[in-house]
Amino acid sequence: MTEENTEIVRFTDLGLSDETLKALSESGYETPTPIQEKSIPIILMGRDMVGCAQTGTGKTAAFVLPQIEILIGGRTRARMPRSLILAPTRELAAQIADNFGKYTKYHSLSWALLTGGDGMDEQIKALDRGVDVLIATPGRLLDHYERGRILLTDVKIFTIDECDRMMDMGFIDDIVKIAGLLPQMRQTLMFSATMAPEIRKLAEKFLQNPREVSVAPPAQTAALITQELYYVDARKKRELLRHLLRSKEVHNAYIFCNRKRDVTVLTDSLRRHKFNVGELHGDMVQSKRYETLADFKSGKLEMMVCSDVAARGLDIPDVACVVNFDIPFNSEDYVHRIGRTGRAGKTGISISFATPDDVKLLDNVFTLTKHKVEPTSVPGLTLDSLDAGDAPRERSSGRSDRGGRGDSRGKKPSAPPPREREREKPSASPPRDKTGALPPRTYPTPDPIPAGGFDDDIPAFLRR
DNA sequence: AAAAAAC
Repeated sequence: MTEENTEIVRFTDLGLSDETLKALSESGYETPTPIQEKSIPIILMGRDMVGCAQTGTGKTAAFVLPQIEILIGGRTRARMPRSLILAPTRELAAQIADNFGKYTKYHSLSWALLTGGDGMDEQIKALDRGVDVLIATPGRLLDHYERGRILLTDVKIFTIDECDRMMDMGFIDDIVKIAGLLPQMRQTLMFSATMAPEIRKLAEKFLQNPREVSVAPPAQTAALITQELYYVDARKKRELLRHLLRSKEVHNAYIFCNRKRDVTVLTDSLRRHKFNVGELHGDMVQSKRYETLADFKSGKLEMMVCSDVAARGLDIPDVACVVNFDIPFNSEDYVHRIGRTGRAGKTGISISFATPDDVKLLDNVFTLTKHKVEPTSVPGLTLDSLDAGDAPRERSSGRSDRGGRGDSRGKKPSAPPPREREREKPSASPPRDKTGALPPRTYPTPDPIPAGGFDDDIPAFLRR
């Protein structure tokens, strides 16, 4: 960290070109983050580097900026890129490409985004024209290579982003294969959120005499993120979620599910209950994935229900809340998921739902984070009082004009005609202010929860 | 147990 430094380092001190500095200041950046301050000089020297840093630390610019300076010295050749950047997911690759576009505004460097799900034609055209930088996911890159569309013999800089994630996703064979297609004489940069032994082994294999740079995560889980845990019957999760989203006036949230199918089910359910929500998972058409992400970033969508495709690396500022609708199978994903909030010094809240089946998973999470989260019991909340049903019944429709559930509870409700309900569209999202924050949402106040406390529905493992 | 990533 840099807090001991009395001297403030600026981008102008780091040996970047005037054109890059201009693009940077137009983007509103003047002072480098710690990872940028440390990495940029090393990369400019031509050294190999291992960077241990999470997203939110400014890691992308840390490897993009110095690369620009190195690459402007050479010239573009058709089908022979001089830099290759690998990322684990399509959205992440696209994010890196955005950075390149932004920072090369006053340089004439070209780049191509080679990811799956998008059409081949445009990518092939770009390759034929000649690009300086390839930003790719492994599968599509190898696809192009095997079809003879690219030569990798002129690659001078090889960047592997989110290396630990790549390993988790089983990309190791692809990475080894791709590295084998590159010249031995090159500069290799590797970035990873953790420095697990297998990452070190990979670094030893691919890097020569690397410098190691590591920065603290932007927010330690305990410090800025308030973690809440609810024990809930699996069938009541949706109802509890709606209750919490309304009572906490959550206006900006990721909601993670373990399964793609459940992402869709939950999204549909929340939509029927008039939450302004989108979905994101790997079975969707790529254009829709990008669209949802853009809408969530701009604030057009208030919430995004997603699979772990969105758990890591997506740089969306100021998300107030992360919901673990399911406890992730891999406890490291818990840390990554809730790391979507509490960023850049802001506070955030994470809400996790656990069923009796999740005891083991939860235990793994506590062990990893070295922090045990005590379950929250909603005062007076009876799980029985929550509605397991999915279709909006008397509560959701009655709520908007009556303000309370009144005496409808316990009886079979007299629901309004379904047509009428479907016609009601979620109100347009209010615009964000300069900080990206949304004004408080105007959902009706939640129904009062009848007194009674947890009773029969309490999971057996909670009853001591 | 799931998800992600190539056609």
